[in-house]
Amino acid sequence: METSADRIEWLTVPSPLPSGPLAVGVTGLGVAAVHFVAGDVLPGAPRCADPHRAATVTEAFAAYFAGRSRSWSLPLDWRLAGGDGHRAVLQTLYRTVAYGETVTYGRLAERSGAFPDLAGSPGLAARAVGQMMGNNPLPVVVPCHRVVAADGLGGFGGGRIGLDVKRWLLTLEGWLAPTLDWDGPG
DNA sequence: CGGACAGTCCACG
DNA sequence: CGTGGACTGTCCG
Repeated sequence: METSADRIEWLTVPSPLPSGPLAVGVTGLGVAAVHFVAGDVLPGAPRCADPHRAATVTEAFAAYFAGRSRSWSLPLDWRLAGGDGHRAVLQTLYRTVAYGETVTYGRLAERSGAFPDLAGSPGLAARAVGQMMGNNPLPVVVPCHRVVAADGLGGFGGGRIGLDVKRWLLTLEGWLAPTLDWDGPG
């Protein structure tokens, strides 16, 4: 019996991130959601009962976190990605910003074409892009951590721990130099 | 409907 | 150079 397309089932995925294990939500179409704090998912939420699907997802994340994989082969379910503009920005990010590269909020806004009326003022659309990144239902897979401010790292959801996660991911990908407490792959 | 935001640029000192 | 202000779209109460 296949999982119905609309139903989300959750599994917990081990991660070396400072935030701990991830919760990943899957539907019949693919991966639909990622939560940094596994405990944020409702205790009563349905668990993924398909061992093959769970193993596929778990292995994809394990390979990425170990530095063995630099791209994702998982099918994605974009339906939680808000409206058209929101989805356009996220898909542009997913498609055009490769492992170990970064883009600024303003440049991503421009490249996505989601703000045609603001072509002349890159600073304005950048804030909207930041808002969209904060509402990214698929963090890590859709690499919102590769979006940085024009003059520095920029922010991240989840407060202090969130910024630590962003730094961890950018260190994994070689964009930041490892710090003394770095515990990821060499 | 009102407020809060994961930014950017420009005009000042 | 450091600071301060105006401004976006989107979500949530």
